[in-house]
Amino acid sequence: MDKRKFKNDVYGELAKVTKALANPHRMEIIDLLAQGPYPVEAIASHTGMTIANTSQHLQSMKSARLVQDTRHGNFIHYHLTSEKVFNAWRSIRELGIHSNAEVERLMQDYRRGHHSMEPISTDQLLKKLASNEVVVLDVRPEEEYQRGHIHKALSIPIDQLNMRIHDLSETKEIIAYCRGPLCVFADEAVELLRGKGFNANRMEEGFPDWAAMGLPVDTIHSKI
Amino acid sequence: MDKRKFKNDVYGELAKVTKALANPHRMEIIDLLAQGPYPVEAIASHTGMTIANTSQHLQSMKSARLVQDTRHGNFIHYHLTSEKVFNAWRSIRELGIHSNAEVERLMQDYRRGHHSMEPISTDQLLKKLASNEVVVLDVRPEEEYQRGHIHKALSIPIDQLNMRIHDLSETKEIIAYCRGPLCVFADEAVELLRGKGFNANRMEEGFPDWAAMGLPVDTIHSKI
DNA sequence: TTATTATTCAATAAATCTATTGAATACTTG
DNA sequence: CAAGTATTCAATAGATTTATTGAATAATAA
Repeated sequence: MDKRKFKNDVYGELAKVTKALANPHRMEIIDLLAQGPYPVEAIASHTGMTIANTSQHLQSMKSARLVQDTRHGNFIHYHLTSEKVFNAWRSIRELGIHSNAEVERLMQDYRRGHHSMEPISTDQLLKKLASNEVVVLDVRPEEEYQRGHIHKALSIPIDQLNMRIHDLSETKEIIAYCRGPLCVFADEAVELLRGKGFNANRMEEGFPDWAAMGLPVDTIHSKI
Repeated sequence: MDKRKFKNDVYGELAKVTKALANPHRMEIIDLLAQGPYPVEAIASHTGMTIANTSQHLQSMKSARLVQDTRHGNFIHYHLTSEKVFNAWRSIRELGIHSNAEVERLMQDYRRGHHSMEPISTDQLLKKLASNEVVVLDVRPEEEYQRGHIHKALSIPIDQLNMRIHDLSETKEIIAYCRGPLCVFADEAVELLRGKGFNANRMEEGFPDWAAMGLPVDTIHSKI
């Protein structure tokens, strides 16, 4: 009866892949790499980890084939191995966000402290886009906007928003988006904009979700 | 900057959920519970674990809200909390089966030892069903068939197949299916049937996948 | 070549996970 | 109520995971 051995082996391998995903830091890394490739130092500073610790986590994800690396001169850039990795992370995130009371509470509490508005969905944004009465605002770093953004979106990275606020229409509704539902750039943008009297809200999902759903995307050829 | 705390908390909670999934035994339990509720003893005997160990794993899945329990007299039946749990497991399984070389090798090796045929997909079965030249064979336990099965499928549990083999047409193609791609009942059925000269193959996915895709399903009202 | 930069490795300690054992609990039946 | 059954709990030891530290690599620049 090597049926038992077969099952132990296969479920064992699948558990290894899942364990490589099952860590708060590594999940945050996946959310970042869903925007495109980044070198170790950038990943470390974004997640608030030390370089050595980040490297160690990247190594464990690499040996589980969740990520791959390519060298560019001195830098080693990491990227997700396939869109299947992002899809798996997405469905886990979905499970957590929409059926785990603790996660729901954390997210609502955080938003209540900032702008206390229900975010809109990709579907809702798609409808608003057709009406032309809305400005879609990408508040991620410029580099990520260039690699790909929602069709017709305007780019103002969150740390330039206060300076460049007069680029924005005061009459149209503004929908900000960023890296994903756990990214707070869009929340910060909404808080700032509403404080100045704009009619602003955030989209719940991020750019990678929009792209994964096959919705319209624009790209600016980047130097990297 | 409680932005960092927010992220640590949310990713931390999501990691807990994922860790509750990231174990070979617990994955096998999810595959079983995707067929419907089962008491602890049945889960233990199916997975070859001790009762105490099974109970401990079920408790950890329960506290991560992957499963829930309901008491029926002396027995406590466990079931998946929502179809989101199955979907998350499915997309991880997908990632493993289709982009992990080791898992691919294990599955091919196992099948080569049995019937050495590429399984057919749900799509392919759907097309064949229309032609009426195919018999769909459910080889799971009777109880699971009664809770729900592929439209028009015939039920012969794998351990009765040798006895009841004359119920089957020798001219039509026979497509066997079972609990999922990691379940071997259908492989055993194909091996037995081909040994007796039948034209048989297995469907890659299992009943829960078929149902999750919204494909046609029949149910027999069960006593439970 | 040497110095510099980005990343990885190795060693360690604390924390967590797992299987096993046997005792404890909770419900049902007589 | 007592006896029986199904499940959980508690304690333990071995294995695995994690963050930290400082040293080691590998490519580039001077």
